[in-house]
Amino acid sequence: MPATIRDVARASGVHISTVSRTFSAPHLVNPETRSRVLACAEHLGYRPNRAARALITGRTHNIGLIVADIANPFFPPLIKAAESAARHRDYHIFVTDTNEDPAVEEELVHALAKQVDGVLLCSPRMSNSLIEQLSREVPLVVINRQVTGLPSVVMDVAQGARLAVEHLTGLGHRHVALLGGPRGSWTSREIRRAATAAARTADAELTVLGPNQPTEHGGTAQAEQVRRIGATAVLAYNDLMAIGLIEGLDSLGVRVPEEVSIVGIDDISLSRLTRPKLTTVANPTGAAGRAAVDMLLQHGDDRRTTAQVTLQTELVIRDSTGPAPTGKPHTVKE
Amino acid sequence: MPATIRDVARASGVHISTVSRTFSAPHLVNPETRSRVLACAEHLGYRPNRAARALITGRTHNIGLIVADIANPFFPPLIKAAESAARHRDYHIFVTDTNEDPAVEEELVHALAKQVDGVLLCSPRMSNSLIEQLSREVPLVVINRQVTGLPSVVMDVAQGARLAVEHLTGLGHRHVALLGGPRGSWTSREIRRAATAAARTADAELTVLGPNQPTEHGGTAQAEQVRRIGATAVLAYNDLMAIGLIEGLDSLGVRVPEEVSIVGIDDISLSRLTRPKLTTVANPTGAAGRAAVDMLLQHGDDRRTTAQVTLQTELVIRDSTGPAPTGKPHTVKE
DNA sequence: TCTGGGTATGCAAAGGTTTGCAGTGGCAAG
DNA sequence: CTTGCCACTGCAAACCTTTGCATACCCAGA
Repeated sequence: MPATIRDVARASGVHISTVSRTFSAPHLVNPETRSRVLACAEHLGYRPNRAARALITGRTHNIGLIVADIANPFFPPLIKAAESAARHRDYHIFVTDTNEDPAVEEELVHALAKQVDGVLLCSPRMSNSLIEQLSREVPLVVINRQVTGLPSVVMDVAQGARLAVEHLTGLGHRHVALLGGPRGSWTSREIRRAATAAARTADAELTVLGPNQPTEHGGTAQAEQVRRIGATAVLAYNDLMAIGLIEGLDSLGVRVPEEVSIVGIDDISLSRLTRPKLTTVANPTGAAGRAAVDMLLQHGDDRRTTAQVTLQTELVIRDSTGPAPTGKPHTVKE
Repeated sequence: MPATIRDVARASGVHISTVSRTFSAPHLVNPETRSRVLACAEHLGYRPNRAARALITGRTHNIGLIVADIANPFFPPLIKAAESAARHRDYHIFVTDTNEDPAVEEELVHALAKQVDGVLLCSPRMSNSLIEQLSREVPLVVINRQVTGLPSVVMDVAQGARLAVEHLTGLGHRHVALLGGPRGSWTSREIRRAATAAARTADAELTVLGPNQPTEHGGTAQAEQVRRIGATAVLAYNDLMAIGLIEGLDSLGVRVPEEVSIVGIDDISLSRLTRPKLTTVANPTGAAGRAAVDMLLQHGDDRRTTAQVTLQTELVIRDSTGPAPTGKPHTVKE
């Protein structure tokens, strides 16, 4: 039903190759012919079939972007930045969501391959070896993870976690809980490593709780546990969990930050809207999205330049952290 | 570099058509041959090229989903539901974001055409005539808008707006402000129409403010204006704006709901997290996403069944609404 | 008049797959 | 031994473009 290049050629009395050139190399065709072809194309509603074109040229001008959970407000700024960067180079971004499921992740890479020129793999939960294997099928740039041999862009969450723990111990907290992220998360491991080291340095106790769902609910669910172990401060894997935790503690009657201080990670826009406003580690998500697109597109086929970009993070102190309570610790007496 | 069907055929000593059938019609090939082909394919890392396949079959098994703003928490539940519905039918969803820009919207439809079997157009800002025109290029299902001749799924926002206004007038409010949505939004027009009618019925005054950006900032920006006109209640185009407005009023020293009552629309998960918790009109976004996918896929080429689905909405009363203040109205004295 | 260069267009192969049709061989029924 | 069916496989066209090469023409220079 939709018009093909052949219909336009017939209608304008030229060969299909001329029609093709009218669109992809206009300078090669006589201005007069060109305008006639254009008129016919317009009239027939012709649009070049991008799939067929890609079959020849090997370029789809599309980029796939796979995220773990599109409902997590961490991702939209990254997505938007990537889209904007892509648009400037005449590319389009196709976003898909994996529901935090590694199997879906793998399937999506296969589905996207050949329909895109490359895939931005954001916060993957797959194993490194699987990622490497998939990268032979379609160019990959990994975000929020380091995989040897593959281009990647990560935020320096280790530094962020260190700053957060130092902030807390500096406020006098001696027992910090760490709400871990989901299984398979590189970021979660990094945070844990750095937080553990920072706590040791400050001679404070650190208790790891998790793995958890990186959602509001994942935070709420640990409120009881946080109170039980008597931690006076918490570093959460992300803001969503931190916010959930505040809610959970609130319904247990525990006040933040008077009784428990909480630090999130990401600095999603929501963290400025809650009461108390959230102290958090700001991640440059927009820069990450842009950088990933650049890395994918820059070195066309020159895939040897597997740069690893690390972006700086920053501690943003708001209202959810305060001095450690002076009284006896909040252990539950049973 | 990546293996093609031809490579597999050569390696396993059969014709390419046999390889093709091994994947797309396994019952037609000898089990022995099949396993040999499968082994070779596995060994070579062969995956059918979906773009080439689509060229023949006319089916890509992809669906495009265009949303106005991926950062708006209204969309993720819809996206997730659509993805889930699609996955059950062996389809994939590609999401793209338009930044509320009609021009980008149009461009994206063109870009997606031929790479997907249909497009879900969510909260479009384009003109109806343009949408109709685009629907000749690729099957379209419109969400949050009614376009004659096209399948669509909408939420009954008119009913929701009516309930909201009745709720407010029932609390004694005589002057309600309506924070309009973005230009080109069908939903915004519907809300305005219904709210105006409901206010008239209750013999209350209704002032329309806008159009506005449908974001938190769009709400904050109208706080001053809301106070100036002396409205004691506000119905906002969506929750994000309602939340922004609460923030804005807060920084002006106006308390919610004691001095001004606020109702949002959408019931995004965030509306349960703010203080005060938001009274809002719940939209069945998940059901909308599922319905849209169903409509697109159900009647394959039978596009005459241009059903228009309307989903019910519901008023959720929380803490941001209360009785109208009894004192004199809050007009600014200059 | 011939040569050379440039411009505009046509030709046909190529890209990776699907699929209707035709062909092969084996086997059971007659 | 023939016939017919069946299961399997090969052949080649088709899908819609792009692109290297060839062709045709025109015009200027010698």
